[in-house]
Amino acid sequence: MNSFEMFSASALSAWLDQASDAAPHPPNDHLADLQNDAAEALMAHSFLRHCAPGQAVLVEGEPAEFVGLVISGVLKVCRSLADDRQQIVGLLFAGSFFGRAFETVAHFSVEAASEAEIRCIRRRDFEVLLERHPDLQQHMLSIVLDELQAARDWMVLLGCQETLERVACFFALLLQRGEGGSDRVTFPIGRRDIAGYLGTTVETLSRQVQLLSREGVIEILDGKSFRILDPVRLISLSGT
Amino acid sequence: MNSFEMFSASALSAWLDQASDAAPHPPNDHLADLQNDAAEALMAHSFLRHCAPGQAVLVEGEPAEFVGLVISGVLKVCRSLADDRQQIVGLLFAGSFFGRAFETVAHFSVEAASEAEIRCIRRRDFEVLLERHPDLQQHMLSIVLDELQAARDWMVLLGCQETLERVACFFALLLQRGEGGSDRVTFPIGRRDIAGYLGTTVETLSRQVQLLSREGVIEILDGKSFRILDPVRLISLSGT
DNA sequence: CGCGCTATTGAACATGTTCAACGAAGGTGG
DNA sequence: CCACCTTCGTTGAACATGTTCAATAGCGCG
Repeated sequence: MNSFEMFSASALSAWLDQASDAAPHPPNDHLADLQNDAAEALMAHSFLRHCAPGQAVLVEGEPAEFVGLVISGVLKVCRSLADDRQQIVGLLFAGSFFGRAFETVAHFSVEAASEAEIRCIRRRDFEVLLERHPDLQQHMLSIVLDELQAARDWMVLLGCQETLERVACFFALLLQRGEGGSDRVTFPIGRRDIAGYLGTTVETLSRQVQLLSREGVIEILDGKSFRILDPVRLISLSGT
Repeated sequence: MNSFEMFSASALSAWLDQASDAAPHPPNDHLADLQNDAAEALMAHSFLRHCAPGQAVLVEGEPAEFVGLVISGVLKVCRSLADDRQQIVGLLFAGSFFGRAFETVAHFSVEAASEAEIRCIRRRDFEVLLERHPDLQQHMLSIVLDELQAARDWMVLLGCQETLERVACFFALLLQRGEGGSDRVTFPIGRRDIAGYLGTTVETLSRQVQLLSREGVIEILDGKSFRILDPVRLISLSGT
């Protein structure tokens, strides 16, 4: 219903759970759970790859050879404009799918925003698999629908929220992903990328974080880690 | 490759063309072209509906009974925040599909932004059809992927373009849809909705339109219609 | 005609950006 | 191990951009 849900189902993993229950899937399960033909074929055609921060996986405008899954770390989906403005249109956490079937030329770049491990599948192989397995296709549809919703939620944030609200949203987002305890939050990526994602600058971001701290909403532990002192107020500040 | 393409393939219509050629489909063909079982079933379960400007088709937070196709006119997909800020996350022109399979509660509102005609299908019926017809599913996947791309393109616009660029983009968008001659453009909806879409206010929008006119890029014919005097400059102003 | 709605315009104001300076952390080579 | 350098994050002050509020004009409609 709001931007906190944006990474909820961006995982091919869900399909790989053959369990037909409708329970939500944790974001961290991945290909290791495979159980059927298609999944095995997927694994067979895939390979693991390690990415250093800043390394490009797909480059906008260049041939798109791969699709894949994030195993660990964070990738960013972004577009760069003529001057060096850059907008990040999505963050990919562990379990997220990236790339697009039937797209020969990448429309957006995908880069590691931190140390990351990904499992790559040749796009062609993936397309063949997709055509052979209607249920995989159905799951892709569901994943992409969720991503569309997430993208639109983020459009709302970019289009009509002020920066304090955006920063609060980002904290709430991380808090909801809930790694590192129920009141702890750690920035998995640098300020530049966060700012890019929030549609603002590092300076403004820094000011708003300090503001949240002065207001007693968060406590700054080491510039990368925070304790959420007042979650209720945080949510309320995030607007909706 | 840029935001002008955002409405390119948002049409279920494409599927209904049984022609297997890969040629792009004009945005205005629609259900009337149906030729097979599924399409007939779709038609059988659908009904036509006329909407006055401002009339709601789906309301965010309420049960989502329908999906459908826009026959004529323009609808807006939007979310409203607590104070009466409203962000429009998508515009639906003739040929566009709206609504989402398997979504019981609407995540966004869909409202007529002008006089409009739509063809509605009960969501349940559509879901059944979807499960029975893998090729329909494939087409839905392709439609949704295009919409995701469009949404992300618009995120770039909202996140790091200034308002003059956004307005130029909007003109370029209308120009590319090319209704009413190759150098004529008509706003199909009011200033309020355009501003909502561009993430700005009616006042700023008005100023930038007047600016484009003073600069000789466009000529204002009657406040709703314009002549594009300098398309090249317009594109350049739109930034990428 | 007068009412309501939409669009335009001006001026004060708020918000966020830019530019510049600074301090802290981490890596490299002597 | 230290000096050096680069990168990252923070902070301040001037500046630019867009918003808000208020007033006005144009248009369609009863």
